[in-house]
Amino acid sequence: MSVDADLLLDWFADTARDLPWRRPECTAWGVLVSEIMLQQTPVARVEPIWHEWLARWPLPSDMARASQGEVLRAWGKLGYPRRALRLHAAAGAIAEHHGDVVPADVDTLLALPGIGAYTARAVAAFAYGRRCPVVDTNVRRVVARAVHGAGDAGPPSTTRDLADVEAILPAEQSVAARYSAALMELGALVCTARSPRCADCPVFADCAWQRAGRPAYAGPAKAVQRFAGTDRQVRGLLLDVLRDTSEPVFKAKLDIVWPDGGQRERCLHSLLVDGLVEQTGDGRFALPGEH
DNA sequence: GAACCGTGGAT
DNA sequence: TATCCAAGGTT
Repeated sequence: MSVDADLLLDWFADTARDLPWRRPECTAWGVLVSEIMLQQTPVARVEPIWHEWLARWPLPSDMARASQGEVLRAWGKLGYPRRALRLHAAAGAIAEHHGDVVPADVDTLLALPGIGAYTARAVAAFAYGRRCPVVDTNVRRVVARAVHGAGDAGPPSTTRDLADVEAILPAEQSVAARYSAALMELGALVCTARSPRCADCPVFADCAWQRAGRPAYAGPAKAVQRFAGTDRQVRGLLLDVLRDTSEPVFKAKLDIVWPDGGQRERCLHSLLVDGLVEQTGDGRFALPGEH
């Protein structure tokens, strides 16, 4: 059982969104920036920031010359700001060690900060046309349904997930990358998590899940992450204060964003440890590298 | 493998 | 209103 390449690619040619990082003129650096930004953040929120970043920092070396604080400020509220710091570090490594050219080799990409199993292969495939399995949450869900006949993907296992997709990836290098992009697009637009639009699906007739009568997901319950009241929320509030000021702030300014002093201290400390916040000589706090 | 790391729109 | 979920990575 697999996902028919002709049906999928025809559908993709007709239906795919016109996203800027998919255009032929987009550089590998543009692809890398998009992949980092898209980690756990929806396309609609990424797109405007991506345009700003590529206009401001068209090359890795351009970004490497910016301060961490500038990059964090430009990241805005995309979330998980450690991604911005890691991308900045990756830009520095690419400028220093790779001639200002984003590597095309999966293992070389994996060695860069913030680039894991998904992003390394996404860059190799989408920026350089390499034939390698690209497995994100959309692909996992499409494969679980269309190939395995399950209601949803089970817990992730990089080794198994990569093997699953390798098994259905077209052999020709020239079509493999488009096939991966099409699988992702199918998961994003049609084979969605909540209400799949099976009536619009190009591979409906071959879908193992549909043929099995669309049984409900039978695997272990997925852990839902809380947000309200967590350190994640408090760190976000603290960082928001620093993003909004050009000058370092006194601690009193940070104390007002959250009532629980113990949690506040813990979060501020972890932000310092993570390098997302810096303390100035006079004891004030700021984004890193700007003072 | 599990916990942790932001944010906001959709349902 | 509460929950779900979005092109993951690191520890």
